Amino acid sequence: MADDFNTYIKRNINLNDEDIQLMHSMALEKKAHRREMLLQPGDVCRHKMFILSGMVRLYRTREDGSEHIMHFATENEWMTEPESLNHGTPTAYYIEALEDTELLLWTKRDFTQLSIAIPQLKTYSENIIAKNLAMTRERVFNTMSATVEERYDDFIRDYPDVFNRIPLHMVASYLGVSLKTLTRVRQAQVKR
Amino acid sequence: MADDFNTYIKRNINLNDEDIQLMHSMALEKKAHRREMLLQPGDVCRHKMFILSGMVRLYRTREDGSEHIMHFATENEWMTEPESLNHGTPTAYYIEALEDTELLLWTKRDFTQLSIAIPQLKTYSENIIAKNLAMTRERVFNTMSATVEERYDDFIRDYPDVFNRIPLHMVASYLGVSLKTLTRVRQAQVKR
DNA sequence: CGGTCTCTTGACGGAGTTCAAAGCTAGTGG
DNA sequence: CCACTAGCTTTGAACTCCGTCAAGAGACCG
Repeated sequence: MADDFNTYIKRNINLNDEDIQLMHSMALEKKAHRREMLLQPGDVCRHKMFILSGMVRLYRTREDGSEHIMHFATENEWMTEPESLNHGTPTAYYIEALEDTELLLWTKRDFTQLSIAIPQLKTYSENIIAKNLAMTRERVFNTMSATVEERYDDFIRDYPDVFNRIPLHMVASYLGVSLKTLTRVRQAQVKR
Repeated sequence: MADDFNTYIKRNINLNDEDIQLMHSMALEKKAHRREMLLQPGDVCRHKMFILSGMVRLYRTREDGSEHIMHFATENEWMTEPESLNHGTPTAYYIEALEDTELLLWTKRDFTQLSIAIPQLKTYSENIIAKNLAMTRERVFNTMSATVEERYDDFIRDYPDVFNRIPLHMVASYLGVSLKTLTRVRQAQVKR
């Protein structure tokens, strides 16, 4: 498990064993069971999280209770709510474990410390956020310009591993359509 | 004009006059006329841009020619296409001046140099991207859960200055609806 | 003063939503 | 290990909102 983190880091940033060791030593290990909430509206997000195993989702709700999923993250991916983390302000989001999940956590403070010792880390974390921004913009663009069917196909193509591990109503929630509509698209495809 | 930048920087990051001077000295000044393209699909984005005066938009098109606006930026705001800038890959976006616009430009390389001399800059630029991500997520959420009318009202409330400087068809493009629908919403409000 | 840009309007059709019901599956506790 | 329940998925009917197409009027610029 700790080895997964080593492997991951080596593939993505050029760090020596000593630096990795340092990073790991500053992290808090956490196990979250399926359905456990890691963040809720009103909380302040205190950590950057790295997922060793399992899966989490980032979502928001409306007053009527409807859920709208912003992001999924699985093994070897990062998750946080940067707005709340950076400013220490209450978040509007939930982060929920969708499976039993193992995580490494760093507080903002510890991560800043690490970034001083390991300067590449700063650039790396900026790149992660930039990638998230690019993804989210891509998503806005798709939502505005593509049909539900295209977006559904794209989702399966781009995130097959996520798709196979979540119920359809979450796919619908991510795509921004009703479950009914998603079923309709699926049925139309079966008949072809 | 150069003073605007000084004022802006002092309000937003804690830099001394010397650092500001340094930043400014590394920048390239540019004037873009209305409708000038600062970035086009296939280009590699080479700069972080700071807007001294005027206004730009970031948008994408589909094969059918339809335009979908991701972002507007006005005086004292930053604009770039981080995905292309960071990786040196061709962009899918346009950046266009909507008015005659004065800009300061830094190449990735120069900005990195600056960040070494002025460490706060790194954190600051990460915060800007994080803010953009938060905005874009907010927008995904709104698109999925709010009515066109609510989104229109939100837009006017949140970006009155942008709203007053662009034609309605761009508002529609930003909101992800047809001009027809936007007009319909506006008429319904007039009659109230 | 001609042309481009901007905004509105009407008719029509299609895609997505809500509400409601029901079958199927998988996990859990006794 | 079986029975039961909760969660997942599909389906149908009725309706509503939004998009496309097409036309026209007003405003602004050169």
